[in-house]
This record gives sequence, C-alpha cells and structure tokens, in this order.
Amino acid sequence: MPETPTTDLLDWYDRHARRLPWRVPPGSDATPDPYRVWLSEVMLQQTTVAAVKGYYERFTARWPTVEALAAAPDAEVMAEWAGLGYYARARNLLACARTVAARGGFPRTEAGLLALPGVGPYTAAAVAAIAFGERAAVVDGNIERVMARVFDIATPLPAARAEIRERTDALTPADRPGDYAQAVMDLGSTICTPRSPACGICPWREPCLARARGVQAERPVKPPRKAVPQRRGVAYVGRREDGAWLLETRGEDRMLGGMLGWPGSAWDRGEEEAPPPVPGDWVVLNGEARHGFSHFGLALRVLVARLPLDAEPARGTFVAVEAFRAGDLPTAMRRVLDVARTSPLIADGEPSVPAQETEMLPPALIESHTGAIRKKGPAG
DNA sequence: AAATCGTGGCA
DNA sequence: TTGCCAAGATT
Repeated sequence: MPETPTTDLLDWYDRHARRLPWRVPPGSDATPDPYRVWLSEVMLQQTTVAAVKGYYERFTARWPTVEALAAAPDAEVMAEWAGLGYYARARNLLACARTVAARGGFPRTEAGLLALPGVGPYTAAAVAAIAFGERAAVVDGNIERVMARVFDIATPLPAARAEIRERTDALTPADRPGDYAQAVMDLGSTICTPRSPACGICPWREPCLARARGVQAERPVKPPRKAVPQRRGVAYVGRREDGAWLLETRGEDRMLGGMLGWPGSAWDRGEEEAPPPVPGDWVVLNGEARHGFSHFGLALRVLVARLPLDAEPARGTFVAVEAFRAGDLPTAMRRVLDVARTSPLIADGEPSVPAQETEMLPPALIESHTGAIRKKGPAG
C-alpha cells in the first residue's frame, strides 16, 4: 500500500480549491450553512458543477432558508428545478425540507442525515463532513476514480465499491474531513480526470500505483453500457383563443413525475397513440420532438389545435399566457413546444391561416397536409 | 441487485 | 454524430 499524504492534499487544497457559490473557502472561519451544503449536494447528484451554479443561485435567492423552501408550493419548486433533470430529486428535496423544518433543523450526524428523503450514502457523508465536521467517508464518482487509481484497483465497478469505501475511510482525517473530501473531489474533477489525467501536476503523483504501472487510463474498470432502446409517443399542444396553453402536471409515478407537460400518450408500453385531451381540429405536424433520456431515446409526434374559449378538456388545465413560461417545462417538453411553434395555429394572436386549413383531416390526408407545413418546420 | 431516473457538454 | 459521463438515490 502506498503512502497517501493526506496533509499534502489539504495543503494543495488550501492553494487550489475551486471557488464555488456553495463553498466556504479553506482557511476562513466561516461555518457553512447546512441548508446550502445540502441543497448543493442534492443538485450535484449526477450533475455537473456548471449546470448546477445557476440553479443554486436562483434557489437560494428565492428560498434563503430550509423553512422558506419547506413553505413553497410544490409547483413553484418543480418549475424552478425544470431543466436540471432527475426530477425525483426535486420531489425529495421538498419532502426533506418539510421534514427538516418540522423537526427544527438538520440532523447533525451522518446516520441521522441518511434517514432523510433523497439523502443517500454520498450526500449524508458529504453534509456530515462539510457542514458538521464529522469524520465521514465521502465517496462520489470523483473519489472512486481517484482511489481506483491511487491503489490501482482492478476490480470492476460496482464490485470495487467496498474496497474503495474502505480505502477512503482509512484516509479520511478527523481534522478537516469536509475540506479533505472536497480536496479529493477537486483533484478528481481538475487533475485526475476520466480521460487524459494531468498526472504531471498531481499532488498524489508519487504514491499513485496506477500511474507507476502506467494503467491510470484503465482505472476504474467499468462494465460496458447497454444500448438504449428507442421509444415513441404523441403529444398534444392545445392553445385556447385567449392564448392559454393546455398543460398537465404529470403524475409522480410517471417519467418526469411532478413536472408540467403536454397531454399525450405513454411512452413505455409501446403506445404511440392516445386520444386528444379535448375534442378539436388536431393537426399532425411533420417535425418530431426528439429527446435522449438516460435509458431510452424518445421521438414524439406533435399535434396542435386552436381551442375555443369554452373548451372543457378531459385532461390537463389551461395555463394563462402571462403565467406560462417555457422554462418551467422539462427539456423534452420544451422540444415539443419548439416543434409546435412551427405551426401558425399555435402562434400568438389571431390564426394567420384560413379556417379551412385547421379542419380535422382524414388520416389519409394528414401526410399531404403536414407535408405542406414541413417547409416551415425545424430541420429533422 | 439490477433497473430506473435527465441533461448538457465534450472528444 | 455518437458515445461517454457528472458531487447518486431509490426500489
């Protein structure tokens, strides 16, 4: 086992720590706010620092305390999270905030934190170490990679996790455990990167076994990924004469649960069809809304209709034009809107096409009709 | 325990 | 363009 100079890494961190909005600079006497540490850690789950920054700033500006967040309506929090992905995090975030507010503050131990919704082994250890100074072993993807290289662990993930956790725990100091964890994470994200690590300037260059053996690019060993299947569906973008949009809040048992979306078909049972949310002159657009999820690709056929003021939809509710923001939608639903907006039927103000063109068409005619629209549609 | 759950950036 | 993957949690 190589020497792994923890204190050297803390010295490196004192000089090279990234300045991040949720981070207290090393050496400052300020104590990090547990609420902000927790919020940032949840946002950072499987998500890049660059993507998180803006969301973190907006959340903390709007809800400066866990009590404020706990009091927020679900829809506002989900809308603020829109675009960040993994929406169960936002649902759990609210549940957790309400639990914490009700009990009068965050649990101050790793075990106590682990019991909170949306707080797993990584987040519990990170908050315990960073906000409360507990000597908890923090293991994220960065730290996995660093440890797999420093100790040249050839066991493939996820089987290697037991050993990685042991190694991490053995190295974690009682003094400054939070800074230590952030130091290893910074090392992993700036030097010990997944591809072409900068071993020449690494503070752990000397003890690193994988580097000594020239196998750093092959650590950690990961299983091959499965190919993602392709799925299809339909989405209905309805717009009332007063400009209101027909939207629904998706059930929590569905994909994008809790988020705003266009009524449409399921995507998971091979269903491509679904009845319209309200009877009307629905027109099929030519361009499809394509989106790649983590475990499947999706192509959505988009139908649009202009709806009368007295429309009574079986699904969804109308959102007034001044209350509607595309940014409140998850990305897949924004793509649907992008396609829908290529149709004059959905444009702001009066319809710019003769009424005849908005008639419901027999299926056999849909192809030719949408073919005419295609020229104005987006490429693809 | 393996599958599920988003998104954007980058080589 | 495609594939890879980022401060994981849940069931």
